[in-house]
Amino acid sequence: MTVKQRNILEAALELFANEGYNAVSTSKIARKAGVSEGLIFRHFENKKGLLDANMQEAERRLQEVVAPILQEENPRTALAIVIDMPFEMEESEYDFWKLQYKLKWEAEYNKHEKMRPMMEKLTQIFEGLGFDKPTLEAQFFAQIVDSIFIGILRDGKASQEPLHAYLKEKYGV
Amino acid sequence: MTVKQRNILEAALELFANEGYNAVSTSKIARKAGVSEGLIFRHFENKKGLLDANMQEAERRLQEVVAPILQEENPRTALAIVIDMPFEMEESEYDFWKLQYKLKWEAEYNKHEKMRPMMEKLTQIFEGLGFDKPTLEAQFFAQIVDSIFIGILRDGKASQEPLHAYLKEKYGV
Amino acid sequence: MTVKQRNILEAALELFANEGYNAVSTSKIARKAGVSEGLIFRHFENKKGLLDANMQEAERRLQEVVAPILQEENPRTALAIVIDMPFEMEESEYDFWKLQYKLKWEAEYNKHEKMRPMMEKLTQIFEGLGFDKPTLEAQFFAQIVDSIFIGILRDGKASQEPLHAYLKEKYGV
Amino acid sequence: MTVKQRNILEAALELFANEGYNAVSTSKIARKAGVSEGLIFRHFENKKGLLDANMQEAERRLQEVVAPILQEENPRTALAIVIDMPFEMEESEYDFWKLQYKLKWEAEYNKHEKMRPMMEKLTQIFEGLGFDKPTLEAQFFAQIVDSIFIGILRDGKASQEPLHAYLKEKYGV
DNA sequence: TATGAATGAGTATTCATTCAT
DNA sequence: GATGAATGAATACTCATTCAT
Repeated sequence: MTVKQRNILEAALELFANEGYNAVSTSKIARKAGVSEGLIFRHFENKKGLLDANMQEAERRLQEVVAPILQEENPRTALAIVIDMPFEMEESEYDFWKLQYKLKWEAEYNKHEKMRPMMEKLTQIFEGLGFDKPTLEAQFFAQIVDSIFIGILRDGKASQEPLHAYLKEKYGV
Repeated sequence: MTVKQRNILEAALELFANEGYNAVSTSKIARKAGVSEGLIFRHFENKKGLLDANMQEAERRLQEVVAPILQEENPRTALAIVIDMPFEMEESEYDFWKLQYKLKWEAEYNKHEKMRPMMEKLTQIFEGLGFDKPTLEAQFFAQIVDSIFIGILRDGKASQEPLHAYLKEKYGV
Repeated sequence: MTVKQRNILEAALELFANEGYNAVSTSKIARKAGVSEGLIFRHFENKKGLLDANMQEAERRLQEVVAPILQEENPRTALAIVIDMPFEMEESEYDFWKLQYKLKWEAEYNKHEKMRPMMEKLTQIFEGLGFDKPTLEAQFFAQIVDSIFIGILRDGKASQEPLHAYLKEKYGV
Repeated sequence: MTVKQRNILEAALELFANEGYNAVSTSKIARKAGVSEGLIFRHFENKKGLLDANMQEAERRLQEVVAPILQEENPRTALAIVIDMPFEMEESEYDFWKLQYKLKWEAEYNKHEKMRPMMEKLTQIFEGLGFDKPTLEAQFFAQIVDSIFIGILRDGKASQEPLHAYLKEKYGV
């Protein structure tokens, strides 16, 4: 991957995440990336290709983030990692995740399977912690963490800090 | 509001909600509404005007939905109403709410104040129920209900039914 | 058909005929027709539609030209009409026919059936004139007349005048 | 001429002949020839250069084909060779000739002089055969043979076989 | 010789919007 | 109020060509 290719990808990510895929023109991306418009198409075939390339990277990144949780054997520790996760994300990665959440509204990109391993791990965790209905608790918990992450992406970490502490207290971690 | 005006508004709502504001052309809206393209501009000035008209209606609708909660004096009953709310929505209104959630990602439309009265009511409720940190619990609870509603809009009521029951159980209503 | 629509059609015809379909841009057509580029697409859907509209007119025109031949009962007279045909065409129509001949090289537009009635009439004519192999003579004759017409379109009437006279002499008309 | 140079030339020929000069991109030619796009320009300067190189070869080939006719002294034999000529062409050369005929519609490539020696020879032939107006007969005859060749290129040899026989009969060869 | 990254001008087409009727 | 012709700017994408390696 050449440096210009990377520039394009990053410019596209930032614009897609903040202004929306359809609201951003390829010419704007090119301008921001400091390359000619044609180069976008030589490297990514079409505008959609640019989005997909970013989504593929996202999937890789997601697995990286999820891996340490899947490996953690102590349920309480694992839970703590999950709760902290949204706060561990670097701000440089926010556009990345914003795009993911925005695209969840498009059927094509709302892939439940991607989260399957994580959900199963959460179920195990709550089983381990003696919850009565671990599957439901996992869903409940995942949705809360998700909504905290969304809150951070929209209004910054500070806005979710109190809820974060409250959550840790609730789950005793 | 004439019948054609209403047709336009509804066509726009459905398209904006499902395909996104920027992905939908005024000509497509006109075609779906069965009117000439020019008429859109006579009635709504420009494309943005169409969106705003829909958002205004949304605000009215939101108040309608929230009103009975604000009036309910028994905290437990009020809580039950909130939990049931997402399931009480008619499917014919889904596009309406989809659009709201999608637009929350655009700063211009992410107005926290709209929810202020509701949040205050929730805080009172949890105070009434003897919670230790009623403000935080209110935020926590609101985010869960929100995420359930989003789940319904994306995957249907059935997908959230178990969580619904679980939530009622948790809050003892 | 509005006047602008007609302007577009005529500008396209002239350019397609003389420079070739692929060598001509829609912007050039618009400029020549004195209209905005967008209007081409509103009226003809796409560039191909512009070509097809012209081809349809061509088919109508072809039938007009062929009709009097099909009606003529005297074989010798009919033959004379056919031989004279290329010289009877108005110069204002040349672009029209040029386009036809150019497009014969594209399979899609080389429709033998369009000439079927004409070929059958020619066969009858040569039968009437006592030719031994009227079908073959018809093909032979048609190809000669065609090549004379092509000669006219490329190099002007004068270039084919002698051949014209020679042909009449040959067929005794 | 290196092998890659030849590959480029042949790929260009096939594409130009079948899809048209303007409809074919240099990138498509490069892909078909199995070379990089840049190489085309190193060897042929520009796209037009590719066409011209092919046209030059065509001229050489034309002379090769015409030579035996010019040398033949017996008029009847010479005539027979001309009539047979279109059927003697190898199918591998069809693209070659297709391109010639297509380009005849562009003034720049419609060079009558190229055929001058051939036309003069035909005139001699018909003089020798005692025709009254040998120049005209030569033109007449050349156009027929041309149109047969075109017929072959478009619809295959079989389609012109009967006319071929008929022509030989007519000219008694 | 040969590649492939890179460009800038151009292409067909779409868009939101205006306006005469 | 309502239409549909018309526009000009923008859009995604392609093209012939250049150039560093």
